[in-house]
Amino acid sequence: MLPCMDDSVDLSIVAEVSRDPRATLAQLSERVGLGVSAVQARLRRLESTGVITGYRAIIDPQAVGRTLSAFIEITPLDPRQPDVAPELLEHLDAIEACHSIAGDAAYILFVRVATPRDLEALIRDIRLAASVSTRTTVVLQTFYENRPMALAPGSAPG
Amino acid sequence: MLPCMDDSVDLSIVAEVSRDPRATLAQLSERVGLGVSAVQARLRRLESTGVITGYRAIIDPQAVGRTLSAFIEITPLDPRQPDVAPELLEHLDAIEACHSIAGDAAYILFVRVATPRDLEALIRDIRLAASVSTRTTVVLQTFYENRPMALAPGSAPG
DNA sequence: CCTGAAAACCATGCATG
DNA sequence: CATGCATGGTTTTCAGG
Repeated sequence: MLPCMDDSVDLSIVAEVSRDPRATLAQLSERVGLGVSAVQARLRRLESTGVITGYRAIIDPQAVGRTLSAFIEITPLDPRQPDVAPELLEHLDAIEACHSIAGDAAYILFVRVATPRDLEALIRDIRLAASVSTRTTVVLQTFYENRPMALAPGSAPG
Repeated sequence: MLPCMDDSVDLSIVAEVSRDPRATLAQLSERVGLGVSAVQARLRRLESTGVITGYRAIIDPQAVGRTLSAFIEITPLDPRQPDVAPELLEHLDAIEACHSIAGDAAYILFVRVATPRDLEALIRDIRLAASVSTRTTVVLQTFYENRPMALAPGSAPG
C-alpha cells in the first residue's frame, strides 16, 4: 500500500499539521481556505490512509537526561544470516531509529543515552542481542534535527 | 540554559504528550492523576522552559514524494575554517538533521529527496554552499525512526 | 501549587446544496 | 465533496484554598 494525496489542499494540510499538529481545525481551515468539516474529513482520511502516521512532541534530550547521542553502524558477524537485527534490537529503547544502508555496514542506528557508561552498556547489549560488530560515532553537537519536511506544491508525484 | 523538570508528574506528562501530543487536557489529567488546570499549567511551563520544544506530525515520506533518504558526512576543505557549515546549509530543506560528530568527518546530515538525481543535485549544492567534501550513505530501508523517548521515572537527573 | 466552576471555544455528525 | 448548524466536550481564566 502506497499512501498518496489528492491535491494541493491535502498538501497544505499536511504541511501545516506537520509544523503544528496541535492547531485547531478552525485554525487549519482558515490557513487552507476550506470549511472546518471539510478539513476534518481530509485530515481523518490522511490519517487513515497512512499519509500521517502519528504525532510527537519534541523533547529537549537534556531535560530528560539523554545528553549523549550517537550513530552506531552494525554488521552481522554471520553474513549469511537473514535480516533480523532490527527486530532483535527493537526492545532497546535507547534506539531511536534503525535503517539498513548501502555502505560498509549493514545497518545504522541512532541512539540516545545519559552517560558514556550507558553507551558502553548499550553497545554491549546490541552486540549480544543481534550478534553484530559495531562502529560507533559519537555526536558532539546537534545543530538541528526533526525539521518538518518542506512540502512545495507539485513536489509530490501521484 | 539547561531546561529541567520538577518531578515525576512532569515526567509523566512529557511521556504522554511525547507519544500523543493531540490528547486533550482531560485525557492527560486522568492519566497523570491531576486536575485539568494543573496539567495545563504544567504543560505550559514545560513548553515555555524549553523542555517541550515543539510538536510534529509524522508524515509517510513516500506519500509526499521523498522516497530516498541518506546520510551525508561532510568535511570542510579548509580545516582551519570556523564551524559555519550548519548555518550555510540550513536553507537546504532536504536536510532534516545536522550534527557535528567525533569521527572521520566533521558533520553528518540526514537528508530526504525524491530521486537519485535530486540527491546528486543536493550533494552538489552542499559542496558548493559549505566548501566541503562529502561521503554519502544511501538508506535502503527504514525499520523504525522517530520512536518516542522512553522516560522511566528516575532516569532524569536533576 | 492545586481545585472547581463559568464562559468561550472547538469537534463532531447530520442535513443540505 | 463542501457547507452550516446544533450539541456535547474542551480549553481557558479566575477566584479561592
